[in-house]
Amino acid sequence: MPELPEVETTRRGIAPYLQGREIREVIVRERRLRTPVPVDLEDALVGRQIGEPGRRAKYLTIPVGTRTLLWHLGMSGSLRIARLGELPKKHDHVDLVVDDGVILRYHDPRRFGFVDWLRGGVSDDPRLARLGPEPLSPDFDGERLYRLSRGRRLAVKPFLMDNAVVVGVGNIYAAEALFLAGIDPRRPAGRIAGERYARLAEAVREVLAAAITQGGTTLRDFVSGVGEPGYFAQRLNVYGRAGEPCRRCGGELRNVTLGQRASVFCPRCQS
DNA sequence: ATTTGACCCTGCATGC
DNA sequence: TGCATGCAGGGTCAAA
Repeated sequence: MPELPEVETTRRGIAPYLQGREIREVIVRERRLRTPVPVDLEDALVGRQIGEPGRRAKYLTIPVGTRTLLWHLGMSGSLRIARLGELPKKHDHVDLVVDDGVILRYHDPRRFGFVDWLRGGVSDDPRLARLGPEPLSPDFDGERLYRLSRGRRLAVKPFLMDNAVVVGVGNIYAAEALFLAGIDPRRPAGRIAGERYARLAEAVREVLAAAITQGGTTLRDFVSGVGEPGYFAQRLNVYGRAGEPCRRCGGELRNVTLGQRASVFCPRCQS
């Protein structure tokens, strides 16, 4: 379940092996991803040069020739660097073979991810056009959360996970940020004070930045193929810990469903 | 307009 | 041991 830190770590891990390289071959073993792999993918990529891989929200953007690949890892997708001759495993759906025996290999058991072309620029493509700011950019702050939440009755956790508000805050990090900020995930977004939103925005930045930093230490995984980038060994306070004791107060963590997502929190530390 | 819910898919944990 | 069931999750779209 790649969240933003995993996607960013993937970008950093694969970029040195791709940038400036020419694509020699494209192998698609399974076209039925979330959206079908474009029929012209192979023809359009072969012989073209790869530019600098970028990221917007959880989307990877990889310039190739005059076009740009838009790659989303969905829930179970991963990209890694394989070597020529390494046999594909089950669910290895797409290979981009570049010079010097390097293969960018896409693995995705649930096929919620996709690879497609960017239509227009990064800000024009319909999938990216309405996205909110990056959580680690200056455009994201407590003031924005406060302003956009006025009058909304939606619970703060799904509000925080709304990509029009801020991108890249998935279920894990939303739960962790709300714990750090001491805010009950069920609280209506419109009934939270500006001060508390300032704290929440800071908590979002903290958990994401820490995860990206930790991801940097596992970059070797993209080369050796040992293990897949999943969650980082980040110490989670609440996610996945329902029924266990709160690390801060010792009370029992509770689970509620918000927006059809499991939401674990500490009733004593979060109000 | 805002909010809710179904859907896509497979692996894994659980219970019988 | 095998089987059925439920859950997990991001993004998209339809419905309330």
